[in-house]
Amino acid sequence: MPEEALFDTNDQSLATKVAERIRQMLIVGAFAPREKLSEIQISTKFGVSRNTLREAFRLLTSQGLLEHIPNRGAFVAAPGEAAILDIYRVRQVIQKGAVTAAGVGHPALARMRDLVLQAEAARSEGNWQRVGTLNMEFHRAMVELCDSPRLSSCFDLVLAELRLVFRQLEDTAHLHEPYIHLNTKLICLLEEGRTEEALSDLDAYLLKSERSVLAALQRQRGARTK
Amino acid sequence: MPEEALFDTNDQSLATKVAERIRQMLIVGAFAPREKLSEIQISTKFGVSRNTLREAFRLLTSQGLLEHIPNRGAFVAAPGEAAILDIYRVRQVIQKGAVTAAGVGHPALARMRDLVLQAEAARSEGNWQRVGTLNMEFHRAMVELCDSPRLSSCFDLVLAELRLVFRQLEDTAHLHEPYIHLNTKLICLLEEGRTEEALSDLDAYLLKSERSVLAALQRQRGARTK
DNA sequence: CATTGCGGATTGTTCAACAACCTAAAAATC
DNA sequence: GATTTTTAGGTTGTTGAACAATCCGCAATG
Repeated sequence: MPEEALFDTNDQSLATKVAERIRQMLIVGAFAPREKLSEIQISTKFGVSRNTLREAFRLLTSQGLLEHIPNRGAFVAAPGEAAILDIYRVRQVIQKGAVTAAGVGHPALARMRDLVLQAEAARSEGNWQRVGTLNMEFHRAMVELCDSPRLSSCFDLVLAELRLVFRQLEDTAHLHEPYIHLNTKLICLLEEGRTEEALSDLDAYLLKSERSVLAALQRQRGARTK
Repeated sequence: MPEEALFDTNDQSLATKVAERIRQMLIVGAFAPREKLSEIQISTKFGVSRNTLREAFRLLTSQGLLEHIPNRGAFVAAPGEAAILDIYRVRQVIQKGAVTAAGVGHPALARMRDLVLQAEAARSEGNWQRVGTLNMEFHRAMVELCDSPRLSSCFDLVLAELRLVFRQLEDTAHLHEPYIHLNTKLICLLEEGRTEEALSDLDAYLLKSERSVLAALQRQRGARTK
């Protein structure tokens, strides 16, 4: 169980802030997969009323980060194989659509370039968690190429779920490391407007990433059932 | 203000049912664009407590159907030009991605074929509202071609917003009528596996539809400001 | 006409209460 | 001893009252 949280003052409602706080805790793995989030315990820990917490839970359920079961409570979502397959299907459609729509010189390209450089620096420091985060930011920036708040929002939901998947795995360094040079190649292709080649490379990346994640999950599950 | 609602008994929580009920009312235009949904009035009308209603509002806000402004309340979303542009960007990416991923013989194709037949029947009865609904169902079935619950879910949110747009317009018959024969052509191409031609036709449809909706909204706004 | 102040209404949050539900443990049965 | 049934306790879902904070409309003032 995590420590109590403090909430700063801004124009957001308390329920929104509680939801965001829990969201962050979910992403960093402060709760176990399928862990039950007891309203009484969490509202006490956060120092908010149960009603406020329930509002926050509604927001998080909408985002796919919690699974709400009537009369039993809210549980940390634990995406399995079916979810991973679907997540990558979404990525295929959205990321390829974004790359197809991209215009040369789009500001998101500079952001992607910067993220690749940061990932290289993080790798030489051996900071694999940072590499993973930057890799995800890279792909998120890719979706920005099509300038659609709704698509970016949809992609964010999927990314958050993917982070939950990674949190179920013990060692994710090898999931991110091979992709730095792929990202470097991708950004070069995009900057030069070579869309078809970029799509082809992206397709290969997504397939490879999906297989790696599925394999890691199965190894994890195999180790757990023994 | 709408009438009171009754809620049947099933395994859903009351908040979820209230949210769904309000969602339906939004889609059929029972509330005006930008109308403020007073917690006190609506909770009284529905016979539920304010806390339960607030949970429902959280769900609807997540779906983009309500706009929640802290300390001021919840308002019916009223998508404008920027939203319409984005909605069609989303449609471009998701629908084209679904068509690209479609396999010949996919069950959704039969569903699309059936919907086109129903739309033709509705047109000969002069039931334009029905034609519009069936047209939207047709495109929703198209997204089912890629078998992704998350993409379908994302598309549903966008469709719901599009319905809010249509509800702002006085006469939408001419928005749907020309597309029956286009849908008929599309389903033929898809059934024959002629994906490139289907993509080209879909692209033309989406552009044309976007322009029609934007023009109708501007006419509506022009008429309102005089 | 613009600005300020006030009052009323509403929202956001808290708390207590209670019915309904679920789960684990204990008791009964085979 | 194993299985089924019952019971008790804890939690969830909902309600309603209360109150602080915020907003908005209206009246008064410059």
